[in-house]
Amino acid sequence: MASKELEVLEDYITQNNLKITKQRRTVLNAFIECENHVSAEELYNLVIATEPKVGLATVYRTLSLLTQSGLASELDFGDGQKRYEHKYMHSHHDHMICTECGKIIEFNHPLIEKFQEEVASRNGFTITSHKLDMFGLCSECR
Amino acid sequence: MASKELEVLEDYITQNNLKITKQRRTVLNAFIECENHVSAEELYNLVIATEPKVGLATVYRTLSLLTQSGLASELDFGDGQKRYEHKYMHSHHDHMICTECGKIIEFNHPLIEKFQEEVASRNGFTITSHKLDMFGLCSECR
DNA sequence: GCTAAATTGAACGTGCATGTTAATTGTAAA
DNA sequence: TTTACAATTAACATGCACGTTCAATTTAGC
Repeated sequence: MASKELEVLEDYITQNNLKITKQRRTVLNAFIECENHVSAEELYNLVIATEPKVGLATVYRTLSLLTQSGLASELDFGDGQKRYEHKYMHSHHDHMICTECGKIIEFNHPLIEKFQEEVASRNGFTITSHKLDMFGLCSECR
Repeated sequence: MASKELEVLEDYITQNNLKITKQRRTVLNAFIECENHVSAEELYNLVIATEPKVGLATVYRTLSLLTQSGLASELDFGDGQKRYEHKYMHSHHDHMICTECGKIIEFNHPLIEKFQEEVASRNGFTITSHKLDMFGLCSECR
């Protein structure tokens, strides 16, 4: 249930100074929900089923974003249209960001994840993604 | 009602050779009265309900002032607009954001904080601040 | 009250994303 | 090779959140 894909997309987006928008989220969700080997046309039809005002070009642009961020890979079966499939799920990680030198350390702590789930369920909340950033000084800048 | 926040603001203002104005007071009051995570646009609507002639730019400017003086902190949940929450006399907490209705639940889990420190020190990292946002569905939107 | 300096609202500017439309590409049929 | 047509992308104008500019107004300190 936990879609780590959103985290990966947001990581890529923020890392490139882009913006997270409703449309991009919608396209991502549609992409996640449908099985592999989707064409842009098909994905577009799925998207406008829930968000009728999304343009076809935006679907193409977002698919390109997904490919760049490593979430999707382009396939060409030679039938005249590109198809897209899910890439193997990225392992989730959080960040330590050194405010002095900008160094980023990735980490993952199972217990932190576990207690996140705990506090969420205690509030009747279902987590689909999360983001944990810690700011401070790395060993070299201390 | 002389709130402590007003004192803090006026302290900051006089200390920086700025000036106390009716608009700034109005924005501050509107901010104090709404106890949730408010966007500039929302705050603007609250302000013009009592003072119709206040401009949107002034709200932006005052929000920036509030942030600098330590009364508010900026939040970015990646939905394309900044949000602001009270900081003065409020202890640290993290957020659960419902991606469906926008509801925000604040929480704090001591063990999560503890394990953050643990993983940091294991990497020779000194934490000065951190941010944990969990996205998903609240109990009503599930 | 007077004056210098800060602040204001309105208009405009910025930077990015978007939807529409038109142009370009690729490919299969003629 | 040319034609026809669908898939893809480029071009453009617009939308949006946020910030800046500037003449006019308001403030603090004398």
